[in-house]
Amino acid sequence: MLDERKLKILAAIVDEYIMTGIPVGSKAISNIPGINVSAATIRNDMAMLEQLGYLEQPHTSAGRIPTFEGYRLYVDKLMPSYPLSEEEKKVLDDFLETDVPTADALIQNASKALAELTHCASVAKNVSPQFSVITKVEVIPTGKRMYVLLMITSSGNIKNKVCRLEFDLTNEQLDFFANYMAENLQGVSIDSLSEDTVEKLVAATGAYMVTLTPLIKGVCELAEGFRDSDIHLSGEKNLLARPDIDHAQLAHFFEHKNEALKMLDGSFSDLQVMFGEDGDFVMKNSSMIMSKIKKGDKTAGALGVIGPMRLDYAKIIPYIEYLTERITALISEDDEI
Amino acid sequence: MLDERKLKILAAIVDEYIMTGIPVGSKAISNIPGINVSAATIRNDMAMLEQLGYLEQPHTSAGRIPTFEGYRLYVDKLMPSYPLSEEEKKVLDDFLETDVPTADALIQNASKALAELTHCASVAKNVSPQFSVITKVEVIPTGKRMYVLLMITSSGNIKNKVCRLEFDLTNEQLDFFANYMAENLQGVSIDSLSEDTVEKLVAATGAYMVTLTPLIKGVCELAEGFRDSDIHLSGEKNLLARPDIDHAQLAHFFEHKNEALKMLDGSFSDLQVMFGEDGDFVMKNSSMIMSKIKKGDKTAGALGVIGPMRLDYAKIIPYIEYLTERITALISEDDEI
DNA sequence: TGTTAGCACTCTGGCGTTAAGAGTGCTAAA
DNA sequence: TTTAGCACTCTTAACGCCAGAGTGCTAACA
Repeated sequence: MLDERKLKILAAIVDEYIMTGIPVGSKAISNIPGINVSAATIRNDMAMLEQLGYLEQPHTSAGRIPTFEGYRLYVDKLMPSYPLSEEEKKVLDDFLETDVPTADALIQNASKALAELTHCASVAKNVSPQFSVITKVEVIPTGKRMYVLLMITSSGNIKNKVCRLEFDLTNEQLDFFANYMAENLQGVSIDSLSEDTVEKLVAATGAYMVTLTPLIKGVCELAEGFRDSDIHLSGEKNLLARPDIDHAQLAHFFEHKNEALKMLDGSFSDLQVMFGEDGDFVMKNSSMIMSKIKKGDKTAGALGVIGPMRLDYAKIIPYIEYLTERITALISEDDEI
Repeated sequence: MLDERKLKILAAIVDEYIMTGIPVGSKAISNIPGINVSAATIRNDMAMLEQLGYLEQPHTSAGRIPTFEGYRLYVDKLMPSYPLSEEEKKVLDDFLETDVPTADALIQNASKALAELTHCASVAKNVSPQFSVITKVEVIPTGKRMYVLLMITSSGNIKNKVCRLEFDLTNEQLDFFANYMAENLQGVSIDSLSEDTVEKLVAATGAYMVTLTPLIKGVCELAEGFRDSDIHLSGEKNLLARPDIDHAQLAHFFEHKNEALKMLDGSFSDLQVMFGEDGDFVMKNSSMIMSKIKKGDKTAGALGVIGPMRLDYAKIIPYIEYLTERITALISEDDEI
C-alpha cells in the first residue's frame, strides 16, 4: 500500500512545503532529481496519500499540503538526517557557556539559543523545586523595620522577599528566629509547608509570637513561590512575525503558558513532537518539539521549540538533541547537590 | 480663528473617533446634542480645522480623523473632566495593596492595574539603584562548592547570584570575605564599582587572592545588574489584539523596550502625553501617557500606559493621576530608607 | 499491471466594471 | 453668518471574466 515511492513522494512534499509554505503540486515533485516518474504517476500516488490521511488539499485545484499525520510520519520515518557541522556545534556550545552551570541556567541558555537559531519561540522548563527540601532560611535586616527573607532549597533555587514589620527586631529576636527556622524548617520539604504547619510554627513561638508572625508568614509565601512550575518562553516575538499563526490565539497562549503547557508535567518520552491539532497542545497550525533533560534517572527539566507546523524538523531536532546531550553531560559531571 | 464652536466640534470629533475608530463626518457631529448648527456649517469648520492641522482626511469622501496636534489640543484643553467614582477608586486601591509597600512594588502593581483596566500595555519604571550605595554583601554557602552572593542597596533593592567555586571555602576564608566586603564595600556607591576598583579589591586580598577572586568578580557582576534601568511592561498582549497597531513594530518595541523608552530617563513634567509621530516615542498610531512619581523632591519612578493614539485619555489620565497620587502618599509616609 | 500522455474540468486570484453609499465642497439663498 | 441643495469624488462590495495552476480520468503503451 505505502510502497517506497509513495513515501519518497510524501517526504518530498513535506520538504518542499516546509521550505516554501505553498501547497505543492505534482509537477514540482516530478522535477526533483531522484524521482523519475511522471507527474501523472505522482498524481495517482498523491490521491492515495490523501485518502490515507497524510495529505490534504486546500481546494480542488491547489497542490497538497501535509496533514499532521503526514508530518508525524515524516518526523518518525522519512526525515533526512542532518548531522550537525562542527561550526554549528561550536555555536551551540557557546550558548551553553555559563559561569554557574546549574541545570536551570543551562536549560534557559539553551532555550535562548534555540529561539535565536530557529526564529521560533522556545520553552525552558526547569524542574520544579516543589519536591526538594529547604536548605536554609535567613533573615537579614536591611533598613528601618525592613528585613530580607532568603530561602534556599536543596535543588539550589533561591528566592528572597522583603518584609516590613511594625517594629524593629532586637538582636535577641533575630537570633531566636534564625535558630527557630534552622531547627524547624531545615530539611523540611517545600511541599509539606502547608497552612497547618505554619500555624503550628506560629503557635510555638511563644513570647515572640507577635513580632515574628509576619516573618513566618513571609517564609510561607516564599515556599509557595517555589511550588509554581517554572516555565520560561523565549523568542515570543519570532512567532508574531509569522503570518500563518493566529495572533489572538498566540497572545492567549503566552498569557496562559503555564496551563497551556501543563501537559509537560506528565511523562513524555525523551524527545517528542506534538502537533497543534493532535494531542494536548492546542494551537492551530503549530507544533512543539520537546526534549526531556535527565540527571541520572531523574528529570532535571525540559527544553523545546514552538513554531508553525511547517517547522524545519530535520534541522531543529538535531539542535535540540545536541543541546540536550550536552546539558546532560555537563550536569552529570556535577556531584549531587 | 478658533472660536468656541470650532473647539467644541474638534472635541466632539476626537471623542467620537476615540469611541468608534472610524472617521467621523459632519452629519454625525450635527446630531450631537449641544451642537445646534447644521452639517454644512460643521463642514466649513472642519475644513478650517483641517487647514490648521488638527484634523485630516484619509481620503476625499471620508470623514475626518484627528492628527496628533488634534489629540494634543484635545488632551491639553478640550477633554471632558471625568472624576473617578468611589467604586473606581476602590478598585485602584485594591491593586495597590501590597504587604511590602516599597516604591518599586507599588509602581509595578499600579502598572498591572493599568494594563488590566485600560486593555493597553503599561510601563513601570523603577528608579535605577545605580546612584544608591551598597548596604550589605553576604555570602552564604549552599552546597558543595556552591555559594550564594547577596547584595542589598540603600534603595532597598536586592539581587542574588549563585557562584560555583573550584574549592570549598573554610570558615576562616568565609569570615575574611565577609569582613573584607563589609570594610571595603559598605557605603560604596553602585556606580563607582568599576573594573579598577574590583582589581584593587582583588589585589588587596593577599593570601586569599586565588580563592576569593571569583567571589569578588561575582560581586562586581551583581553591581552591574543594578546599573541597568529597570523598566517593566505589562499587558503586552492587549496591544496585539488591536488591529490598528503594527505588530512587527510592536514586536520590535517589546524586544528593545529599554532603548525605545530611554527618553524616560530625561526629565519630563509630572504627567506627559507623548504621541507616536511627534517626539522621541516612535511607534506609529500609538501614544504613551507617563506620570512621574516623586518622593519628596526626588524621582521614585514612573508609571504609564502605551496604547493606540485613539486612547480614552479622559478616562485613563485620571486613573494614572489617582494612582500616582496614592503611591506618592503611601511612600512619603515612609521614613527615609 | 503499472506508467504515461492528453484532455476536460475546477478552483483561485487578479482585474476591470458597476452601483450604492458616504461625505465633501461649492453656490446661492435666507 | 448660516443653511439647503446639489454635483462631485472616493471607497467598498459585488459581479463577471479570464488566465493559470493543478487535478482526475481515460486511453494507450510497455
